[in-house]
Amino acid sequence: MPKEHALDFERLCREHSLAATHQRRIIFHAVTASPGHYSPEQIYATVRAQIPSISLATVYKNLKTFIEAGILREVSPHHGTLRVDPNLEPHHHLVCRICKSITDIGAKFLDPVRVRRAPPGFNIEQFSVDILGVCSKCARKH
Amino acid sequence: MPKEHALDFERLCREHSLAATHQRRIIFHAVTASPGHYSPEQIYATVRAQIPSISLATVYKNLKTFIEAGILREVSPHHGTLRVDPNLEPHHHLVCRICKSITDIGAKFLDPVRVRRAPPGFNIEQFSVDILGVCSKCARKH
DNA sequence: GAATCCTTTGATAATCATTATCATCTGATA
DNA sequence: TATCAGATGATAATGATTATCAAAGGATTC
Repeated sequence: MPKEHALDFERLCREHSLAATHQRRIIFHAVTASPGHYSPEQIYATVRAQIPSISLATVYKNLKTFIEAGILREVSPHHGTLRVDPNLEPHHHLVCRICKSITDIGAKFLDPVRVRRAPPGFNIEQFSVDILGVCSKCARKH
Repeated sequence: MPKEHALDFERLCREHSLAATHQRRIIFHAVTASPGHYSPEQIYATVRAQIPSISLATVYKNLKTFIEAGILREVSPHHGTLRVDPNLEPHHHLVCRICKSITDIGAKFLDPVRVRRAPPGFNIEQFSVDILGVCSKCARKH
């Protein structure tokens, strides 16, 4: 493991007052070592190569811990359950970080999304913008 | 139920060669009658008020049918399992409609996302753009 | 160094969302 | 009316995630 990473990890843990355990070090490394968006199962598989006795629950718990601390992010802010959207018009979503509510806003609230450089090999069909933040209801409570 | 909706629904079903059954009519109405992004459980609860004997599986199956037909959309294109993102830099995601793969692209591939009119009461923290389409690998296969 | 306290870990059971299975029903068509 | 494909409802099965709890570890105080 490159030294910078190890140092990064120690520092990150200290900054967020998390114990820098062996398991956490390996999990963190599994997530950050190569680019990609891994599922807990994939991370579990990678980590087991180094700690065969680790528990899947430990992987889940620490991913959650890292996400809560802001060290990692969740790709999809509302992945827990299917949500159906009847609105086929161009629009965007306000997603509340606290209560996970999703609210539509019309496309006209934003400047149009425009591609500056085409992503190579990818055939674009549409854009979907999640505007992440805190809704008024949750802002009042905090 | 307003007449336009009923007509819409009949037409949509005919266009997609789906039988316009009673259950489908009520499910569709539950999704579209008031704005929001409902989960299958919430829709089930609404529909049961009108068809107490309906099965949750029927709700799931028909939501899936509607989504495949393009009559409804899924809010989150990758909601099945948690995905962890180690990239805290501003960036966006290419999401393949076919294989569900997620690939990072730097923020500079798009014009910066800019708010034209502030969404009332919502405290914006960051933007996340999903660019939906078909990746090169899947394009080759079709 | 021993005792103590708090956190983390690992094993596993429990829960929740979703899908599969299959017998039955329905509605359109010959 | 007989037939047939598709739709439905009941329920079992699967897969992802969370809860529980005893044991282990690490830091801190004496």
